[in-house]
Amino acid sequence: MENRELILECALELFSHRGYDAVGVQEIAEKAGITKPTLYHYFGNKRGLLESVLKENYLKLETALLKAADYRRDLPLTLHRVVSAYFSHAANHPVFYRMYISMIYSPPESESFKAAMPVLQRQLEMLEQLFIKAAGDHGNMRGRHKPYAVSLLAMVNTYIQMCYSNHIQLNNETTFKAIHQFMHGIFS
Amino acid sequence: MENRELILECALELFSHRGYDAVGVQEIAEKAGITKPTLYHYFGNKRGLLESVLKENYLKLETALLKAADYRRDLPLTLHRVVSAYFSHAANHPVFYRMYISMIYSPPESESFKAAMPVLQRQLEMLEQLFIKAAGDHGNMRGRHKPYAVSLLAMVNTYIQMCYSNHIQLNNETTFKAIHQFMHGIFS
DNA sequence: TTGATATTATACCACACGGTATAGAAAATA
DNA sequence: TATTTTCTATACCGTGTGGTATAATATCAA
Repeated sequence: MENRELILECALELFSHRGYDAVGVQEIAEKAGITKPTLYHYFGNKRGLLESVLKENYLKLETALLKAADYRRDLPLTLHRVVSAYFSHAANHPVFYRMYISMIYSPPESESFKAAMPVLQRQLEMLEQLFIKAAGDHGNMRGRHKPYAVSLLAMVNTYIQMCYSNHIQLNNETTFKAIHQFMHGIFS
Repeated sequence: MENRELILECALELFSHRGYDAVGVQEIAEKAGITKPTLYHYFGNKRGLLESVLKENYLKLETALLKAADYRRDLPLTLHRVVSAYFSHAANHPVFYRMYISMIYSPPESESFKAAMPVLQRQLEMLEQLFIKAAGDHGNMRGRHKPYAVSLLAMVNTYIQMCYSNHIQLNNETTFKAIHQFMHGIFS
């Protein structure tokens, strides 16, 4: 139980800094202080390790998102909670979120992208559900849930990326600004 | 002269679809119908090949950008030309631009990111120059050239990425909308 | 204690990796 | 024609890759 977590943690760090393809299984094992068979015992193969690293770290974010996306007929409030959930997770788990971002922007045939695809999809579906519910109160949004979900997610990741490049800070003011910008993009 | 271009073209395609680390020199040589020593004769090593692919494809974009960024005291017009230059290049050279995007979002210690960094920097400097000039006519922009350049570029790449995912189209209407959104973000 | 199961290390496999020494052609120069 | 330079192929190198067969050890239930 201890070694498994250790391997996950070391793999995350290495994948995040240098990328999945550039890191060998050997190196992960060495950094974790174990040997390859131990790693293969827990994760089957390298791809399985990547998927476990991604999924088990994403779960924490997803539970926060599900809580935040609870729609109570106040869209700006809900969006604020959702975006805040993203920003605080990105701020508290930068190593993970950097890896995730690099994965979803990877080439379409790469292992990284294929592994990240389902995670991305789950977020989109969740956001779509939110916008479908919101369309009940805002008729002019009806039928647009897909582009809304896509562009909200794109905006969130853009802001996070800019934060990681030290160009902005993910404080409350930024959150409001982002949502304002998003809403303005919708209703125009 | 023929083999060199052929290698560049094949490498671009493979890097764009599967990523730099996942593609071997052997495979590039096979696809180009030549052998490894030929490749190493022209590019020295794998990293040199990547840099050549990136730089020689970027040059076409840069000349278009330099022409577009010529500021004649009409910021909206200049921005429209710049964004249009980006969008049309992304539309006409999707294989290249996909590779470029995946590179700038790669992990910071990866070869891909390190190779893309200078190209990204050149674009930022060019855009900063534009905003510095524009600040002569729009006093309230003064001193903000850096965040403006960063966020314009981020927005452009976000739109391009959404186009590649078939969520939007990069037509004239989208261009105006993007600029409108950017200007609104600035003056608020 | 016994037996089964889960976990770990040693040692190894075939293979692909990036890269090169050597030398043969081809082309240009003298 | 002789010579030099550019370009290309054969064949190879050491190393590291993802992955595994085997067996020892630890854990735990009966």
